[in-house]
This record gives sequence, C-alpha cells and structure tokens, in this order.
Amino acid sequence: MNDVTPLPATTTFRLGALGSIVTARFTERIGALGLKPKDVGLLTLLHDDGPVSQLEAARGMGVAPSLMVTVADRLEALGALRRLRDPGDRRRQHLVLTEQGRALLARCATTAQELDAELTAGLDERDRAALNHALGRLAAANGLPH
Amino acid sequence: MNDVTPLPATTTFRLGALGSIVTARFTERIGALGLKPKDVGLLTLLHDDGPVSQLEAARGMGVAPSLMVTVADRLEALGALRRLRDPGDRRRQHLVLTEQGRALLARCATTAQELDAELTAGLDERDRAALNHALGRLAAANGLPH
DNA sequence: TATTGTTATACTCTATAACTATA
DNA sequence: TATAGTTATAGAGTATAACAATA
Repeated sequence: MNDVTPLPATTTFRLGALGSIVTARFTERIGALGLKPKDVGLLTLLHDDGPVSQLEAARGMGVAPSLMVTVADRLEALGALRRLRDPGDRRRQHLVLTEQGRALLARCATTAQELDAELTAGLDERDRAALNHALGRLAAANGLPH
Repeated sequence: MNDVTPLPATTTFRLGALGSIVTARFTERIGALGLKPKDVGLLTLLHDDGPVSQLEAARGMGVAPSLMVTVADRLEALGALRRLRDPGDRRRQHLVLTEQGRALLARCATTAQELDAELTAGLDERDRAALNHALGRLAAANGLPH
C-alpha cells in the first residue's frame, strides 16, 4: 500500500493529460462559433451570476482585468453580451448576457455533450456515471461552477 | 434523457477545468526540482521506451523537434540524461536516461501521489478507485502511457 | 488619492522556417 | 538530395505596468 505508483498511473497525471486533450478538442469545435475557451468561461459566469462588472468578472474567473477587456470585446462583437455603464458609478461597465449569448452558451453545452459521448464511448454506463460523479465532487471542492 | 446538460456539469468541462488546476499545482511543485511539465513527459518516455533519438522522442511526445532540443538541453544540464552520438549515423543523438534522471522521475511520481491524496481527500475509497479506474480506461483509449 | 477600465509592454510556451552537419 | 539536430523567428495566450476617466 506504500509502493510508488508509476507516474502515468496517478490521477494527477491522467487528469492533466486528459484535460489537455479534451480542452484541445473543445477549443477546436467552439472555434467554429468564433469562441475561445475564456469566452465560454465568461458566458458561463454571466449565466450563473447575472450581470457583473468587468472587474468582478475578472476576479470570478481568476484572470487579469486586462484580459477581461479582450474577452468582453470579442463577446460584444459577437452580440453575446452588452456593456452597460453603471449610472451610479460611471467607471463601471456591467456585462449583460444577451439572448444571442444564451444561445451561444447552449451550443457550447451541446458540443460538450457530444464530446462526452465520444470520449466515454469505450466505458460502460456504470463507469461513465461513476466518473462524472467523482469529477463533480472534485469540481465542487475546487470552486468550479455546478 | 435528452435534456441539455448544463455545460459545467459535463465531463468535458470538468476534465478540462480540473486538468488545468491539477497541472498548475504539479508544475509549481516540480519547479522546485528544476523541471517543467514537458521535461517530465520526456523522462517518462525515456523510462518506458528506453534510449531513443531526439526525433523519435519528439514524435512520441507529439511536439516539434525544435522543442525537443530545449527540453533535452535542460534535462542534460540537470544530469538527468546524456546525449550519445550514434556511431552508425552521426546525425543522430540518442537520449539516454541517467540514474539521476531515474531519481528525478521517482520524485515526480511521489509528488503526483501526494497531489492525488490532497485532491481526492474529499472522496471515499470507492469513488477514488472508480475515478482512477475510469481515467485509466480513457488514458489508454487516448494513447497515454500506462 | 483610489478605483475601473484600457492600452502598452513583456514573458512563456510552442510552432514553422532557415541553417548546419551528416548521409 | 534528404535527414537529424539546431537556431532564428513568429504567434498565441496571458500577465504586469502605465495611463485615462471617474470617484
């Protein structure tokens, strides 16, 4: 029970390597929608947490405020969100998800579901459920959205 | 059964996000050994597949040959591998793992095990085993080392 | 003076292209 | 001429620092 597990057999190694593979696939597909991974992160955050300022969004995603400018610019150009100047504090821009933004997020969810099916095609229903259950626990424990 | 799963609840999203988190942690810790993630990939490949040329190593890792130069340079400077000129074809450099390289790889494996324990501290033994079992299946299906 | 958003700049990772030496 | 390795260069992604508008 105290043996050294070979590195490739660790959860850390597998999670890292598989995460990288899956992210590359997802990135390629959402590229067809004009989206990059961080865009999807912001769409998800706005969907879950409602309108927030750019700075709040940056903090919520754990990225620099300067990066939020770029991401919001791209989503605004796609019509996925609007910037609304806060009347009470004109320094703040509230990021508001549009119908178009909601539709884009839904298409991302569908894409992810398709990738799930392809990825886990070799697993039986039991393993598939156990995998997503355990990942859900880890996700929650690490502050990821539900 | 045909509902749209919310994006954050998909295996794709969770695997990508958790992979990124875990990789960041692993990267930070192996940094103390003077190693970067790609270095660990090469150490693993050399451990599993024995001495190979730089080009073979690059192909095996799916990276550009020019990147292999950088990675091999760093590992050579650490004394983790040696470059041996092939006498039969003096263009080729065989990358040979040293004892020091084996020791470094073992320390990486220990580090990964520690991270595994921290990461899955909130899971019961059942879920932990189910998770690593399912990940192992996916890893094998995607050509990762065992 | 402090804060929000923005722009300018720099750093990391990695790929492609150009080059050297061998074949 | 073709190939292994190397060096030069470029692009993507993201951070830090400087700046402008507003508080």
